[in-house]
Amino acid sequence: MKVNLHEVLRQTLSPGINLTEEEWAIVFNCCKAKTTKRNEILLEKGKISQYLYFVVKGCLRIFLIDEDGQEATRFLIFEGSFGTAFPSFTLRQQSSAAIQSIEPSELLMISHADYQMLLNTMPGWERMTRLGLQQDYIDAIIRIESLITMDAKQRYDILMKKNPKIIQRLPGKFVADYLGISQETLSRLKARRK
Amino acid sequence: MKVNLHEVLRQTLSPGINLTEEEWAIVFNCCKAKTTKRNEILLEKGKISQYLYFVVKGCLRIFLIDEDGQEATRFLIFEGSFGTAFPSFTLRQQSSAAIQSIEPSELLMISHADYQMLLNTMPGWERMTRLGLQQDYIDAIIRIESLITMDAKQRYDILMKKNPKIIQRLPGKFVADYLGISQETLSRLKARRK
DNA sequence: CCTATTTAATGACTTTTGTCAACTTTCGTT
DNA sequence: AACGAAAGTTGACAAAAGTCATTAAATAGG
Repeated sequence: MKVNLHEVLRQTLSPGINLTEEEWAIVFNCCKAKTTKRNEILLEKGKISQYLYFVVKGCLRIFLIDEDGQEATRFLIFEGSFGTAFPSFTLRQQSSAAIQSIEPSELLMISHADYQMLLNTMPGWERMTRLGLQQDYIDAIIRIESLITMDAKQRYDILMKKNPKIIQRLPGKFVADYLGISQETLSRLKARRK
Repeated sequence: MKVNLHEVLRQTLSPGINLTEEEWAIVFNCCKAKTTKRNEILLEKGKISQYLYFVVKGCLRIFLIDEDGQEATRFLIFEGSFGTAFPSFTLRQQSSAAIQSIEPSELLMISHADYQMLLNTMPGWERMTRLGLQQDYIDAIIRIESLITMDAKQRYDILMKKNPKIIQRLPGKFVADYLGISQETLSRLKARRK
């Protein structure tokens, strides 16, 4: 059972990483399994993010809440991806974002201490981390570009093309605040496009 | 003379990196110096970015141009920072962005081949790269958040607080399209705030 | 299978931002 | 220092998106 979770992780990582069996065993040993309910909060705003999560099944949402309760989705993490409140996890600072599992999910979690240990003892892990960061950074750049150059409709169309599962699978309010628009605007966008 | 450029680089990198003198020599050997004029184009849209630049003096701008000539600034790179058209440089793809030096600048440039060579032969370089990416990614996350949660005025105020040199030093049109707003809106923002 | 809760859609109106155009100021360059 | 180009400002108007309120539809979870 737990082995299955590990295999999912291994299959996800293996393209970019070359570890010995012993090393894989150490990595697996750093992973705690966790099952969450719909809308369960994994990290509250203001706390320091202690875990890097790997989503085996389900979906995580990293989001911000302002004083008047307005939410904005920083990231959505689906099956086969890692995610956490990255600035908090990395810099050991209070998190401006919260984490919730918006679907019942199966997760693996790696503590910050173990993450650092792996970085310091396993060159293959550092390489994998670098490659992962590289891709995450590129994705962030693309998102920035879409925000500074496109209007809401264009951003919606791109998302539909590049990542339709976000739109198909999640309630519109998450899609809306991921795109940086209001729920009503999203609803009107959908109506407009035919 | 060239030694000075190298020392700037070394002082920038040394906090996060631990290299032997021999290794520093190899790194320096990978750096070509380049002097640019105001508004000189270093990379045209559609080409593959072959160099990672380190700004010793001056300022680079990584920017997008759409069909009707509208520009949007993806990044501004000042003294002491690295920059390039990152997705293109990393993935070896045609760049959607161009690079220009908006001030006369002194640069060091590292070719993609050398960059890869350093990654593959020098663990300290890979570590530095990871740490740099970590910070760049965090900065990107913060920028995404400002774009999805704030209006133009708030973004301007934050920029003024966090990075006033961008506003003080650069023509407003660059500031405007870095913030994702029009030049006129920026001008009105400035007038409004007193 | 039901129902409380969540989510989506829509109208009316406001606010923000963009666009176009004219004009002024600043600044590079010689 | 002076000229020409680039940048900045401002007004009038248009377009995009947000807000508030209400109603309808969908869905989670017993």
